[in-house]
Amino acid sequence: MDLRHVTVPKEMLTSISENRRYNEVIAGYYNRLIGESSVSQKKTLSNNLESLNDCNRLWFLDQYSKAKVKDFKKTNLCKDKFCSNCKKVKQASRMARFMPVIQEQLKVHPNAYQMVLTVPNVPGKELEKTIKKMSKAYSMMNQYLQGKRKAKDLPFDIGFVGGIRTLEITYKGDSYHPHFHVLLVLDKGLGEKKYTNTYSHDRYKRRETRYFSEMEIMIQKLWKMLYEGVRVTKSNFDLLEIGYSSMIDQMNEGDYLELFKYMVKGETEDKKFMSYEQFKILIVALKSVRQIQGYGVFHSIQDDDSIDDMVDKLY
DNA sequence: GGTTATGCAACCAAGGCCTC
DNA sequence: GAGGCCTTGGTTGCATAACC
Repeated sequence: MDLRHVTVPKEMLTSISENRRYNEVIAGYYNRLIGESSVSQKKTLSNNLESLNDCNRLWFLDQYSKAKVKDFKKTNLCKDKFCSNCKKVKQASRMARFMPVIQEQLKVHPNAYQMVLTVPNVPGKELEKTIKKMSKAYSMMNQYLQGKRKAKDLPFDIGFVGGIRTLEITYKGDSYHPHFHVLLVLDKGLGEKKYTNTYSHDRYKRRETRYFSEMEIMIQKLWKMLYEGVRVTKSNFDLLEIGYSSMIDQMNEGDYLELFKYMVKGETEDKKFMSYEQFKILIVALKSVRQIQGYGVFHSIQDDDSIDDMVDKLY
């Protein structure tokens, strides 16, 4: 698969005034939260607010009056996880960093899959705990997929070469849906999709719209067991009728944008703007949470914040 | 009692956060 | 923005609990 042309569309970065309006609402939320916070939190939040307010406001230009040319040098970015400007620039930056490595690997290991791991929706007060549980469970799962941890009579050998895990949270009202998107590069295919289960049906449960491979069904169960802290043994595995909704599909070009996109959108699943209550839940639950993590051959690819190069190219 | 799975600590690196 | 500190998370190996 030639991925050289897979980039973030320039249009995504151009709606600056729209981003500013969005950020004004977020700034209002920060202001309100500062008023409700302790003295120690106030300072941090105030710094965040100041950076957010200045984001993309200063443009550094070289001006050549005679030639009537203004040469863009750089802009200032706040890197706040809720900032509309920075979310998009960071997405572009991550793609620039990871895509060349992914492409190199795909030349040798052509099996690229996108795995989505979900857990049941949780109320806001449980989101922080849920994200921690998911991280711990994925850490364990990764050991099984890499063959570093084994469960007797349960072959999870998928020919793992490398993976990139990203966290995304969608939400509606007080219902939060954290899930992982994982790029898997494997040495072998995952077999025919010929099985059905509860997750195969369409939303009206009239017909089966999705088939699963044997490995997907095994992953669904493994994921549920690890998340719920059930001992991973063949007998427990067999007792489990169904796991959590998870799927592994061939990675298509368009899926890379999805993989590298931001942790939270500014709007809810029913297309409403993030409320103050939702903002409060998310800012607490996502504090110091890693959005992206590489494994195997993708381990140690730095997701640094030196995004100026990307900004230079795109502006 | 032997085997297998898990928990945990130690170490290290990545990434978030804070200060200047 | 740079640099340093702090927190989180991956890895490894060993002790122990659980299982058969």
